[in-house]
Amino acid sequence: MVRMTEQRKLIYEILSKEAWHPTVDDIFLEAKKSLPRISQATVYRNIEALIQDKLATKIIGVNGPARFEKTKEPHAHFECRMCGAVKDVFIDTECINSIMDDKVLKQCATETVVVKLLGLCQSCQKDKR
Amino acid sequence: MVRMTEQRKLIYEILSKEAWHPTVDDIFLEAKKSLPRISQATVYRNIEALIQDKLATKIIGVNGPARFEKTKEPHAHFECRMCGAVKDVFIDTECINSIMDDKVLKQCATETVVVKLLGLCQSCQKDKR
DNA sequence: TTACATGCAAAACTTTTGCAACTTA
DNA sequence: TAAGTTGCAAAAGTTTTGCATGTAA
Repeated sequence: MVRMTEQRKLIYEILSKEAWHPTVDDIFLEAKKSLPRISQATVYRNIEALIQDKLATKIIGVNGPARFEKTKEPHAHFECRMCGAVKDVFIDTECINSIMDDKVLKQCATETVVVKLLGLCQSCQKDKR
Repeated sequence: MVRMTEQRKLIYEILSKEAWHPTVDDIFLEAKKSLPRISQATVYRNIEALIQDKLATKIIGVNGPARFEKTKEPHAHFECRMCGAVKDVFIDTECINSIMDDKVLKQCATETVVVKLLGLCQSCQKDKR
């Protein structure tokens, strides 16, 4: 049976903050403020458990450590190829539906469609000049 | 000035094989057959150089080490959530174009749209039973 | 009470880097 | 010859795991 520990509750709360796509280390550092003795391993294990329960989602990325978010309605992610920052982008769901309807796809047992946008964020565009 | 070394040529050839999305280790083991003294570091460095030249592309994935492929026309990838196998999927490019046309996206400086499909490959579907 | 969860430390896995020797142009 | 490249080994970065202890149900 799955237990609701202090740690699990806290990690889920941290994950639930809007507009942030933390790494395990981000969550760990944030969690330490409330539970100073928490360990990285606990964060890894709880994130894994939350993903199994579909409460959390791993955001696939090009570089660096994995990022996570609270599971919510389907959306895309913009990732900056310089600094790695991630931003939610709510594209027309019609796009995703039309991909799912694709004949070729129906042959595979596709469960999820991930749409990812890569480019330079505004801050990195400035730095480049 | 960039040099065409034996190693770089070989790595590009290995990458060019159709329908395979090798990891650095896959490429390393394959390359060793021709150049037994080649090192993993050389593979990493050449893959990086090929990516800079847009001859190779890194395939973003959920788990495990990075996978790569020769750069070709835009397409999507199916990834098995059990075994990690990757398969090319040529979806209607209209989908990708319509995503690129999205108003929200034009605000970000989106350079690339990545479409990724997740599910269970046929082999893993069988194993599950 | 007991099965699951935690903290710690070690290990495993993936990628990057410093440097002396080597090779391409 | 000179600058880019290699192989090796060490280091850095990320994730997983074993185990004794702690704790929720």
